[in-house]
Order: sequence, then structure tokens, then C-alpha cells
Amino acid sequence: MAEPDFILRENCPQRRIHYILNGKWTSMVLSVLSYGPMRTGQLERALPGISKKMLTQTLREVENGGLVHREVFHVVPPKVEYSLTPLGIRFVEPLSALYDWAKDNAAALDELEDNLRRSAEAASKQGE
Amino acid sequence: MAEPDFILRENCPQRRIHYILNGKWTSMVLSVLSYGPMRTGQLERALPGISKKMLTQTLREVENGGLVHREVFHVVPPKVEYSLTPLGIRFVEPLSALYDWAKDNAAALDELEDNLRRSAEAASKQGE
DNA sequence: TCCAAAAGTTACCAAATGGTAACTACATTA
DNA sequence: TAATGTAGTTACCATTTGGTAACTTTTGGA
Repeated sequence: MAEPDFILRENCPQRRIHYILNGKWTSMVLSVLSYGPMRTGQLERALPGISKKMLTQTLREVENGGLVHREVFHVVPPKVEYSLTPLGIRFVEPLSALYDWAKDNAAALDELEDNLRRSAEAASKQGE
Repeated sequence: MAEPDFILRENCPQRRIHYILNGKWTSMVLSVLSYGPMRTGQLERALPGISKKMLTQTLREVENGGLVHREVFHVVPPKVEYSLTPLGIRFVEPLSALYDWAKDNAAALDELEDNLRRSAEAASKQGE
């Protein structure tokens, strides 16, 4: 008989998908691109706080993974457009579901963050 | 009029949920607990490769967030049982969806990993 | 008397991660 | 002649992250 579902071995689907989505910006870059092709500057403005370095680094990763297509227009000043590939579109599916959940469950997120805040305060009082 | 959906500001639902699930083991610990209450040792065996340190650290975090309940039985040798709280059960919902997707789309994961492997090889040939 | 079992803590360390700021390229425009 | 706009790179650094291994505690059993 098979081993129970709750054993999460190296290389199980669960670990594999985390391996892909573990960059700080990866999933959000994909999510933004799900709204349509975008230029670098648009992406940058869609993710306030991202640095140029992280943006290009993340874009290179998803490009290497075959999730995103990079199209260079040879003009001056430069123009580069990014868009999801068919594979990228498939990966955005579970992300959108996750984000939809987050939008619909803001109260749960609030509750969790309140809990964390309270426990952090309690811990710092200990240290006095 | 509202700004476009694809602007992902600090504190938007998308960023908030990543903030919670960003520990290496957090989401998998929650996922394992969705199968029912478990003792420390069971959790440890359900996540091959996790260290004692990371297991307790992760458990404390989800406990502080109010996602997991920790019940100590005062016996020797010690017995401690972890289980999802109602809030925890809500958070497991999108995780399960994500993991179901991953199970159903192993081919897409393969394709992505192949792409990454190939691009890594190409990059290392460059360096020779 | 000494070890086992279960859960947990601690000190220490190496690697990964991501941020800042300065720099490049180049045609157009003022 | 000098500045502008767009995409990108690079060196450098601080922080975070997570792993290892040794240690603790308590009681029952060999």
C-alpha cells in the first residue's frame, strides 16, 4: 500500500512548486503579467518597492523557466516587453486562486497579523 | 476611478499572504496538519529533511499566528500534540488548492525544471 | 547505576538573499 | 554641448535564513 499523503518527501509536487515560487518577487511578477504584456517600466511601477536589480533578476529567472517571453524592440531609448508564455499562463492559475483567496479573506489576514503583533509584544515585555 | 488591479502595493492582499507563507517549511507544516492532529515526531517524519530547530521554530510561528494549537500532555517522556485552529483551517484552504494544482500539473513542473536546467547548462558553458 | 525516549533549546556558522548606488549605452531633444 | 529617457549591469554590503551538533529534562526500565 502507498504511504500516507501527508508525507512530503523531497521532490513531491508540494516542494517543487515552492522551489519555483520562493523568490521574494517571483509570484507577483507573474501575477502582474497576467494582466497582459508589459514594458519594464510598467512592471516596475506595478510593484512599488522593487529595485531594478531584483526586477531584472526575477524576470531572467522566469524567462529561463520558460514562463515569460522577452521581446526586445531595437529602438532608442530601449523598449522591452514581457509577456506570459502558455506555460506561464498555466502557472498563474494557482497563483490567481491564492490571491483571490487573499482578497476575499482580508479579515483572516487581519486576525493573523493581530495575533503575531500581540505575541511579539508579549515577547518583548519578557525581555525587559 | 480606482487604480488598476495590477498595482501590488505594500500591504495589498497578495503581499500579505506571502509574508505569512514565506518560511521554508511554514506552508508544508500547515498542510501536513490538515490531515489531523499530530505529535512532534510524526510531523518530523512527515517532512523528511526538516531539522528539529526549524520544526519547532516554524511551529512557534504558526502558533503565534493563531493558526495552530499546541497541547502539552504532562507525561514522561513528553507528549505534545499540534492541531489546526479554525483560523488555521481557513488558511489551509488556498494551500490545498495550490498543492492540488501541483499534483495535477506535474508535467508543467517537469517542463519548467527542464528549462531551468538547460539554461543553467548554457550559462556554465559560457563561462568556460 | 546508567541508558532510552520525546520534545525542545542553544551556540555557532555558512550560504543565500536582497538592497543601494553608481555606472553603461545611445539617439533625440533642448 | 549637455541633458533626457529606458533598460540593464555591477560591486559591495548587511541581513536573513536555515543547518549542525551538542545539550537539557524527567521518569521508567534493563
